[in-house]
Amino acid sequence: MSSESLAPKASAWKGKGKAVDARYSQFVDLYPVITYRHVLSQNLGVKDPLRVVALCDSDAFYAACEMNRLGVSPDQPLVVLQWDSLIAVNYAARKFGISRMDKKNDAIKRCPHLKVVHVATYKEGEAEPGYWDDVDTNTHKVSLDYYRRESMKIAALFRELLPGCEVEKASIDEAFIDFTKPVREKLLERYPYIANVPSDAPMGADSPLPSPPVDWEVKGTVVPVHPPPPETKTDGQEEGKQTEASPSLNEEPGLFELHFEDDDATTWHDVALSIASELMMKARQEVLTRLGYSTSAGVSRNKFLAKLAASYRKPNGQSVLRNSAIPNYLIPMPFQKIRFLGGKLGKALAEAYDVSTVGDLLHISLEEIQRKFGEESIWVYELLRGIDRSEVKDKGTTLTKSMLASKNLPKPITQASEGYHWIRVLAAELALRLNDARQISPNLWPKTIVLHARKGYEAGRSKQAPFPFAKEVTVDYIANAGSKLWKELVGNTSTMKVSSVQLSFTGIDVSEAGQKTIEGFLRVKPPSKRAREEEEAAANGPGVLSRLHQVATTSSDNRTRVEEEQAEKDTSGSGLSYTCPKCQKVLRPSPSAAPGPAFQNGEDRASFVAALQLEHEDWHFAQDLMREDSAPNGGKRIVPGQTQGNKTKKRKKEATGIEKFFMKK
DNA sequence: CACCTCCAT
DNA sequence: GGATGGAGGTG
Repeated sequence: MSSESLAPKASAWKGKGKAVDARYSQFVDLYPVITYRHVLSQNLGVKDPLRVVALCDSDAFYAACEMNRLGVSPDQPLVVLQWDSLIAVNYAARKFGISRMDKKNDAIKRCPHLKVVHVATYKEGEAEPGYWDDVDTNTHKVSLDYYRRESMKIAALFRELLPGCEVEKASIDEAFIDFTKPVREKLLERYPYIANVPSDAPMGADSPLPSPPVDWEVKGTVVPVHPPPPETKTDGQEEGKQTEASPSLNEEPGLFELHFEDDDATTWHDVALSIASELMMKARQEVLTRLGYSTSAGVSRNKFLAKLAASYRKPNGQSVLRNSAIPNYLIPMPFQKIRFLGGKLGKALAEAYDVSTVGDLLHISLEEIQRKFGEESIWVYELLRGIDRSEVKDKGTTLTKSMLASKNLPKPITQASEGYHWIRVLAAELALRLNDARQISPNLWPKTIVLHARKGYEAGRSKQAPFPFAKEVTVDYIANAGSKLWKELVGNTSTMKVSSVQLSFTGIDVSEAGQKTIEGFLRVKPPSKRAREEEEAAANGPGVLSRLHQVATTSSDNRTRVEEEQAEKDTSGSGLSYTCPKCQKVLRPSPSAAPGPAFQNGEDRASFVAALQLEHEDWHFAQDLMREDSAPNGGKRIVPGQTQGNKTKKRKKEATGIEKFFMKK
């Protein structure tokens, strides 16, 4: 098809015709021939011409969480606060012109009956995050845990409701869903005449399917193939203002003319989209009735387009983007709103060519863009043309692969002791979250622990270390590891001005049989099946939450309580114990009663005693650090009674004592 | 593996 | 902007 034959007849924009058509010609493969082989194949992956992907995201998710938690009515304007900033604004509140990044007081001015909820926080001296009246960023730490849990409920419900679909949780409030497989089944079920290659088919299985039904209906809003020009667009639509992502053209009216013959004709892919849309609609309805979350979804041929389509109508909208509607949907789109182009790359593109829309960039050849932005920018080139080969990866129920607890310090800290305080707070949160996750997946183990800190205006720096497996991950265990990293990263220079601290676990995974339990790590004994069962029992026991009074108290107070707890638990009379040469404290393993592990033999017990010793020594280490830091002439310090060394910095490299313990044995 | 950069919500 | 999370690059 030449551009001549496709040129719209309107003469008003004559002269632009060629350029416009050039852009349309960039969209290829919008109408692939679909054959019997295609419908009957199972594993075509991203090449599948019948591929259908949806993106479903929760509307104003944090706000919705709070509305459900508090049982407020859907039309009650509500915002969620983090310190003085709005992090979520429900749609009722948006009607008052309130938006994120308004300040609290501005929002209340616009809507006096606004419900203002501050996000849950950890508060010094409290066992768990909660909703307090007196939030203070100087003493509290935000907790997003409630939202994470609600998010997991939604994802779990999608998985339950959509068997055969791949479900990829993309963020706390979004999931991609690949409907290809169930849609193919339903397609064959509804249209059995495409399930068998006719004997007279000219090319056998490679013959095109017969024409699809013309009477297709779609649940949801179909993005128009030919959007009306802005002038004639009906305004005041039921759901309020059009979202920003909705196409709106200011120029080049010819854009909306017919550019492909029969581009409105239904294709088998359209039928596939409508089936997926139906399934998506039902699932969203269930999420709404069962969990109370309103969502918006987009359905299209790949992840990128599904995501864009989802923004077409919100809230509580569902939009279907057909292949035929892709060009007119993409061409006017400001490309910096596209996923991956919202950052530096998008900015670079905009500046390199002094343009802003997808259509503008369609003039750039692949060679040109690769010359300026590198070989890999082919994916940008394709993205602009509606092509996205990325797959929907069901990461299983596996929780996240990392856990980050972070705190921006309103007043940069200058004392190391403050650093240790915050590390302890962050460690307490990580302990809570990891142990929590272990209730669902008992053997979770973070491979490394990472500390990030930012000094003043410098870029953040980080230090990391392996995180030895421990069945029982305590606040101290984490805080001590974090404190060592702090020492390496920040030291105790008096000039420190640390403005942000982040403590995280990475490489979280289920520890497999071959990997290190504490026994394995210490080479005493491979983990037995029995041991794993016990571990599971312990993880499911009453322990996790009840032990959380370790959270966010001062270091020494907290430690005392932990130690006391362990001492109290010690009724086993095992005879195997460790007496700290420094403080005379006696460490013994717990009895078999939950929540501590039970031991089958002396070696297990010895391992655990060793772990206790390690923890204990680490505690002394941290204590010494703090004493050193708060001492008027920091740097002087003595480690009495320790066989291994008295140099702070080398502590990590030397035998930790626990190794010796086992070597000796 | 250690550390950093970029992107996103 | 703050609190998270994921991917990927580089030595």
